[in-house]
Amino acid sequence: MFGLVDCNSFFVSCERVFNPALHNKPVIVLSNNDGCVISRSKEAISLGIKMGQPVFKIMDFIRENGIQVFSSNYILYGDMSDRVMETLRACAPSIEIYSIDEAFLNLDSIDNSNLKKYGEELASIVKRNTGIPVSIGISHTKTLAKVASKLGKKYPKLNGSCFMQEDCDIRKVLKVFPVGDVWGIGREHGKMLNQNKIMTAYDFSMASSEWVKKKMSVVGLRTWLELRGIPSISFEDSIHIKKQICTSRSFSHELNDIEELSQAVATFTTYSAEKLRKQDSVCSSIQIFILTNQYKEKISQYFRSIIVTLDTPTDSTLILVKAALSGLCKIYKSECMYKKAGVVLLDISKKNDTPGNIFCDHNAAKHSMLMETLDGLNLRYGRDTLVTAAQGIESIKAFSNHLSKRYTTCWDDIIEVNI
DNA sequence: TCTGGGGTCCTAGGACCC
DNA sequence: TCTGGGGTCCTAGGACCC
Repeated sequence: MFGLVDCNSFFVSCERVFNPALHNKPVIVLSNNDGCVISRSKEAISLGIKMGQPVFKIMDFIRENGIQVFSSNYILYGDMSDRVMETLRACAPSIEIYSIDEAFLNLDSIDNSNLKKYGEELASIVKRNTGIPVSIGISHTKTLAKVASKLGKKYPKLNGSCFMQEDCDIRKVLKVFPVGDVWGIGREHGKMLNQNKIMTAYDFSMASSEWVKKKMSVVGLRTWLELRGIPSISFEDSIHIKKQICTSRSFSHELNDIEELSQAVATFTTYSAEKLRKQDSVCSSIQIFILTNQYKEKISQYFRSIIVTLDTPTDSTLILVKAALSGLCKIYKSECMYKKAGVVLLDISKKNDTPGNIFCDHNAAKHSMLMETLDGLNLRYGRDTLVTAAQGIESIKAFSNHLSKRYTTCWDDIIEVNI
């Protein structure tokens, strides 16, 4: 049996833990630059606010309805996520962290007759330990557990836990579950299925496997099998190494100056390299991309990316920044106004498995020591305490006008709160 | 004025190899 | 004049997730 634990309105719930006045009020959390809505409380959902809605379009509505607005505070959310995951790890046989607010549980070692109660207790322990409300779904496959967790969220009388075991019960649920809401079926496939008169998860599970494979590849077929109760998506409890690491941002205003753009790209590269070292890996190529504002139809549009291949796999910020800037120079066009840029580290491998290049010695040992010192200082004194010159002193600031305190991680913020 | 960011996997088609 | 067949690797693009 698999369980899926899903934090309810996670970012909003994090804000509420430290600001109880927000309970029972409509609350939303915004994306970077205060652009879109990315988390909504139940109350905000019932007012009709949609996920991903641009905020500037609903400014008046927000004011008229007294909706509380927060910029995203990822340091706080990341720390709260760690607390939730720690609690789950202590209570469940094994867990797979699936996203910042979700984890799968492998419940094979727990007696089926106790699972309903187990789910309810787990939900209440997480709430008690962390303040975060969760919904738990339990069933034969990951996909069915996802379905169950949505039911758990929808019906308060289930106490946050929905256990789906019997075939007849599962069938009953799937017959009213919209196919587009199934995990693994997105907008495009949802539309295609509806056009083929497949409206519910049950309809989908009754289609032929050949048809599903032809229309939706093996990925769709796996979802089909899972809905029929056959586990087809593996459970991965070991820490997985990322195969790509990307850092990208939209700018609060458009940039044209190559100097400013270079500083942004250097900063994104620095952040990516930090993530790379954190998982003990090296990479051997880096992609850089820049683009104009696609929402402005009048200006000429430009999107380009370039991949720079390195002589030797590395985790050194200095080498990566140099490579990134050389790539940027090749794709930069002076007549464009840039709204967004980013870098992606590619060809990632474990540091110890990687052979060196005898023809190109970057003084790897020196770089390693320098990076260790750099990471140590930035961990101790805060991000960007020590930066490369290429990042510049004044980094490009994002709009974040409704930011809450870093309640759980930042001493300065706590002092400020107390005063 | 203002429209997020970070990932994964699969497939098709081209380049290239022997 | 006749011009194969089987395989791998890479990339771009599309679909999906949160």
